[in-house]
Amino acid sequence: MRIGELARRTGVTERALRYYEEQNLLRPARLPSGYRDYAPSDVAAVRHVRSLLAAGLPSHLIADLLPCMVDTGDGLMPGCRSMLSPLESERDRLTSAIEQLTAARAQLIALIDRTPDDDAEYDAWVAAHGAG
Amino acid sequence: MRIGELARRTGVTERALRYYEEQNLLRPARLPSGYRDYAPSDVAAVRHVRSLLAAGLPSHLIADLLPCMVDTGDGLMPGCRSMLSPLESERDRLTSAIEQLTAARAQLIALIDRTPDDDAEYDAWVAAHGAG
DNA sequence: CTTGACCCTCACGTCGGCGTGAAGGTTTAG
DNA sequence: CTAAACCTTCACGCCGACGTGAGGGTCAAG
Repeated sequence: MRIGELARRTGVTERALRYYEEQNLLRPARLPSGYRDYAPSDVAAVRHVRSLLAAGLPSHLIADLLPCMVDTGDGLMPGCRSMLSPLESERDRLTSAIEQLTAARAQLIALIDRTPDDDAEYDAWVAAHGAG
Repeated sequence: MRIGELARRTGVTERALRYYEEQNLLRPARLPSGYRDYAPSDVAAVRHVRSLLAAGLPSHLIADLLPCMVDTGDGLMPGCRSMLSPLESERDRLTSAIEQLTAARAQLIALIDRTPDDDAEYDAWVAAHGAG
């Protein structure tokens, strides 16, 4: 399969696919013409890469991780358990990122909620809080 | 107060404080020497800006928003209710960002959990799932 | 042969929130 | 007087995951 078809089948731009190769996330064969020749399994591989990228994993970590993943994507191969530690770091980084965003959103919601919708409400708000 | 003291009191670098002025997030007065002269209230203002930046609000939106905020930071002034719409957009953007991160983390956790800790566990895992 | 779809490799542009100098003026302490 | 600690503006560097051309090759159809 050439790059255009893979792009269509994954919804990823050709540029992104070339970028993934540059980052060693994909290693397509080459046709005599120099065209990239992707395997059918690369459709799944691309989805895999995308979900890990969406998790915020840096591409070099994904590159290290991919050869460790079994076909089903269910776990890591033996001899790759050294990857667990960086994975746990990323998990913790995600957790704190989520907490930060959640706190920020709560603050934003509070600001929105405390803003009156019209002048009548504003007058009531002033009466309750004092003149601004 | 000059920039160094404000930096110390807020934990924000001087460079960042100059950047905030460049982005119209702060408007310090100037001393005859040309030095920035910050008001005491700018300590709170900086914390405010930081929390909005942490929420992912673009600085130009914060710049529009700041003159709308009352001293207590509790709500928006009247005549600024047009800000509500972009704020709600940002809130929704935050919500979907949080959902994405949460889903990504769940996937990462699943990957970690399914990876056996030692060879014995791996043998059992192979027995249950078939050879990898 | 020509058109046109498809592909290639550079290589610079983008966004945001700063970091990091360079090159110099001002104020303060000794 | 000197040195240190401030301060100024100007302006390029950085990160990451691509976007966006430029300037070409490849290949099947008409």
